[in-house]
Amino acid sequence: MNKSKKVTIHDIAKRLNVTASTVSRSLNNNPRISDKTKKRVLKMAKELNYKPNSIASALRNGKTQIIGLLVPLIDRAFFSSIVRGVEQVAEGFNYHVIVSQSYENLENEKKALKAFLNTQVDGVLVSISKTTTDISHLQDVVESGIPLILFDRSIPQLQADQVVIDDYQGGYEATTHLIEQGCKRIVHFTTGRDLSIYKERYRGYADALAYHGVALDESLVLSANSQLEDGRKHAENLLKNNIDFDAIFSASDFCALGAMQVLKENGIKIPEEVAIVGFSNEPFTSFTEPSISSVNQYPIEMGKTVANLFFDALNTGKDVLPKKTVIQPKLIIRESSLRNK
Amino acid sequence: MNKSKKVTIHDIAKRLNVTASTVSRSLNNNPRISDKTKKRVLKMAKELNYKPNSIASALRNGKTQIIGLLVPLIDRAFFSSIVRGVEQVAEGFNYHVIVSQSYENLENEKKALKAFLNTQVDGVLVSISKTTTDISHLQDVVESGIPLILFDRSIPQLQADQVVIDDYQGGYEATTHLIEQGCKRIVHFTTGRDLSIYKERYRGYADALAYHGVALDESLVLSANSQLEDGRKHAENLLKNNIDFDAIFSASDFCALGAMQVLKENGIKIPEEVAIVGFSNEPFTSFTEPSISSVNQYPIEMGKTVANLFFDALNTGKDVLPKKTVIQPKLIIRESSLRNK
DNA sequence: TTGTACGCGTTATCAA
DNA sequence: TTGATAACGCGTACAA
Repeated sequence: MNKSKKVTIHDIAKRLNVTASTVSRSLNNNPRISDKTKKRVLKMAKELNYKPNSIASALRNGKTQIIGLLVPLIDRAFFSSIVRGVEQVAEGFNYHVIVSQSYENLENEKKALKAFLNTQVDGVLVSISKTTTDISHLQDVVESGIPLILFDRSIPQLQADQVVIDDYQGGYEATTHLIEQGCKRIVHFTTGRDLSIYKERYRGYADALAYHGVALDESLVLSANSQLEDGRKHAENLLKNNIDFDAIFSASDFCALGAMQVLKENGIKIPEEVAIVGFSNEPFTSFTEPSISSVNQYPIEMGKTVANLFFDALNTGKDVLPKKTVIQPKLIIRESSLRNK
Repeated sequence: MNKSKKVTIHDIAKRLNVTASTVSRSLNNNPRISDKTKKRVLKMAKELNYKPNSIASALRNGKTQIIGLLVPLIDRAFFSSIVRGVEQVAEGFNYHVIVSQSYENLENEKKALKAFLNTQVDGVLVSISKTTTDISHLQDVVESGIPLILFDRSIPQLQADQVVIDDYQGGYEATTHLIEQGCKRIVHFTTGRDLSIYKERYRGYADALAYHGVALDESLVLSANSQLEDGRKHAENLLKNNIDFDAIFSASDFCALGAMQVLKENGIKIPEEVAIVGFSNEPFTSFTEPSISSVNQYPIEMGKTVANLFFDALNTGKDVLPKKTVIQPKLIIRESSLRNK
């Protein structure tokens, strides 16, 4: 039925004995077209079940109404919530969001960005992968002339808008909370990666210790990836080497969980003997036993902020100075760290 | 720099004193162009940093090289793994995948499909929302002439390829396993929704009971949504009403978890007093205590199958009869149901 | 207020 | 083997 042929503005024009331009203008609500004509056009458009061809119009005016959103892993609650936030805002502007994942891999990241540029998205929103070292592919996006916004994992030296949470503050709050619970020997799980978010969390940790007069023991700062397995290994090593510790502040919820598993398997009481705080507020943190305290990063808010920055950039010229937006995180206290109930 | 102007095939043509057609054909590796010319063109293309304009080519030949993938919720591990599977296959065909979520809401689903058609995707892959009752919007996709593939949650009466897992088998295996663990009074959590997947799981449950000579007690079959909260409520009611039961087979992992929480809060031992099996094999099922047995649906495989069906449909004509592919699930036995260790 | 004419970048068809 | 031309559907100066 419908397949027969696509209805175009020309079909409408013919039926009404006007030209395609008139139809085009009417549909775009051009002020220099009489209301009467507009109404006739709209009516006929509906009658013929006209659907504008967005490809043609994209070709014509160079805007696809599509935003490319690139995240490391979409099944991390943090990132899927960001997607949600971005979509909510985009919808209001009649924009579509296309999502890709880098799977924490630089090559995939490059491919995805290329695909975005190829699709001619009107803007790119990126959280870089953990393995991203050089940034030439991001530079390419900037040079292509479309807005680029980075979020969460930022790259200060890049000339682009950035949205991050105050990781320093998150680390500071988490550590302070543990100190207030009476902990003195606080282990910190971070990553070996050169990502500012982890450095900042570490800075917050160190400063909180200093402020409260607790000595920083570098042997308690452990690096690895942020998988569950890494947390398990850390905990196993701590036990094997008889390290003295009474708390863990992990920059990743997954690591925190892994460590907690091992500690429990060894009969260590959480939070009485070891208190634990994670980071990201993944949903599972409230499912575990005990539930895990964690730092909420307000990802939906972040997604909305990122999207809004894009639409700002779309309107204002590109010569504006890059903006940096910082969102305040919040420590959610659960059973794993609460000693005084 | 790069912004100056986009390089087109005409620019290349001019530099080489040939026409745009020759350039186009060379780039597309048309056999009727001399190798020498091809080489010159490719070299010049590289030199000028030419990027093909996919919009123009989409307009010209009616293919965008984009697949629209619509899932209810992307942060369910099941669905994000499907995305992964689809992407893997699509990549090999030089296709892009754009993902949208319906958030289990019919209106969003309609919007998303409209957006897909508007973007002129070459095909649509959908898992319908729980609230989807009428299917006119899906019919619209079919009539638009592009391939539509449904997965997981299928609609038998729709003329479209479908990929599902054998939910009946999953239900049957799970229930049989519980019976083998000595359970006789097995509660089943399902949903009130008119979704075939849940009906099938229930059928499997019922048949397994029958086969093993266990009476089916309809008062043990409980309907609700598949959220954690629903599982909690179910369990609370079971306890409050003093219902006699020694196992739960939940069609949802989240419900299973909710129920387990409540049972444990009431000092009931899992699996000794109540054994539990969930469905979907969400990652958190191995994080809980005890870990939760669940049915693996092999979502990555499903994603790949769905994508391959799309590419099949793209080649063969549309008049082929709709295919239905069934994937076999597998029960993963964990602590929550294993009594004989 | 509306029409004319052209171009966005690519590719298919026909001709040479 | 290559060139010329038209067309995909839309939008916009310019003209009327």
